[in-house]
Amino acid sequence: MAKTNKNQDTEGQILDAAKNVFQKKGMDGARMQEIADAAGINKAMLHYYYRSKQLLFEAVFSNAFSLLAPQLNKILNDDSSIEEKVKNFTSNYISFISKHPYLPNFIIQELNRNPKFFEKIQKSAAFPTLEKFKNQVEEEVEKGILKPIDGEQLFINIISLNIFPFVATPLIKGFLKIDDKGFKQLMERRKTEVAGFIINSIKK
Amino acid sequence: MAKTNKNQDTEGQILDAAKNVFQKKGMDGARMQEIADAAGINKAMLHYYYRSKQLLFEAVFSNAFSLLAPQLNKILNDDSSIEEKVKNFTSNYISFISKHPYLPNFIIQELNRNPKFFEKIQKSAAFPTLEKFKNQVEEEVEKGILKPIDGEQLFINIISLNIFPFVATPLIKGFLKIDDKGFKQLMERRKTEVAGFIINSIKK
DNA sequence: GTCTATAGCCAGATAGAC
DNA sequence: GTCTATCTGGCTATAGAC
Repeated sequence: MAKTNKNQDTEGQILDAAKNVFQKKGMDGARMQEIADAAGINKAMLHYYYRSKQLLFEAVFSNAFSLLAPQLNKILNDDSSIEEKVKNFTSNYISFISKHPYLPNFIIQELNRNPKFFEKIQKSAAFPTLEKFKNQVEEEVEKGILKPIDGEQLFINIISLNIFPFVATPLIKGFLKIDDKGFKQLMERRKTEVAGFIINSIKK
Repeated sequence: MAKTNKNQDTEGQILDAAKNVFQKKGMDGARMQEIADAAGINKAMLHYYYRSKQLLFEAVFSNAFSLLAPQLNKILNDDSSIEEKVKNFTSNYISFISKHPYLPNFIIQELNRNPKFFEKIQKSAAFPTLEKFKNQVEEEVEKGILKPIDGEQLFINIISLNIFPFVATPLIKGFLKIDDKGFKQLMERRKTEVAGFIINSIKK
């Protein structure tokens, strides 16, 4: 039944199955039985390996977040110019998310449900910070490379333009009257479209 | 207990309480007992007025969507220029959502959970369409007012920049290390910031 | 219309055989 | 480690008194 049967050990199979179910249904909507079915094993095994639904969920969540964090580090802590970063990030991020379409919504939704999760994660070493990016924007504005803009606002704009369509996919599909295929084509075009849109706005 | 005790009739009090609970917890996370408590009445009354949790939820959802739709119509079907629309929409939408902060996430989340909801709503008369906006963008591009851009992509950009921060509030707060107050100030600045960012990018 | 009490079900968790 | 069977609690929904 599992989508990704990689002959893993049981623990890995459970985590894989749990990822799929939790990311589609959320903590409240997910059922341990469904995860067990997806993993092709018994409900009791879930508890044997992860003790409780809560702990299994947290394992999935941390895992998901640690996939997303390096993506954000590319825009925040890379050494290239802002323009380069915007171009690379936009293209890379959209490619990445197309492979994990439920990921951003899952993270956002569960952070809304329980903001305390963030505090836990924030303490981990891999957690991206905004400092370098803010300084770099300020520098490039002073040098006259960029029009005046606040680094925080620019950061919000970049992630909004890149992430939102994947969070609100059904909404976009509905308004634009497109299906799965049309949506994929649209996102493919956005890989360059979004970068151009941002650069157009901020470059002198 | 209810947040908004307007001396309404029972049915209205229930709907108000249900709105608060459903928008914070979602369909799966919400409890009928919590709604009853918030309305200051008995659990049995919920079923007396709305038959089931599902029907009560649908009432709340339709209500929420019919609040949001007119906001979108302002950007889609108003008669002013694209530039005017972008300025007005950005300011108006951010003001509106600041008063209903759970609304966008609620809509998006529940559409992800059950995309069939969209079909129902789509048939209602008030449902906004993209046609006029697309034509107008095309016109203004031809006239040389705007740089070449696809109307659909521009629409996605506009709603992404405006809606995303309210959907991903905990994420933004975490990255920027700000509290409620800081977030409000940030959004206040975005009322003009976002419009400027968009206009900068598309205007010739 | 409004309440209390309870039916009936379902999900998470555990006991215990193998 | 893996299974079946079962406990336990919580939740939606309803019955029925007032």
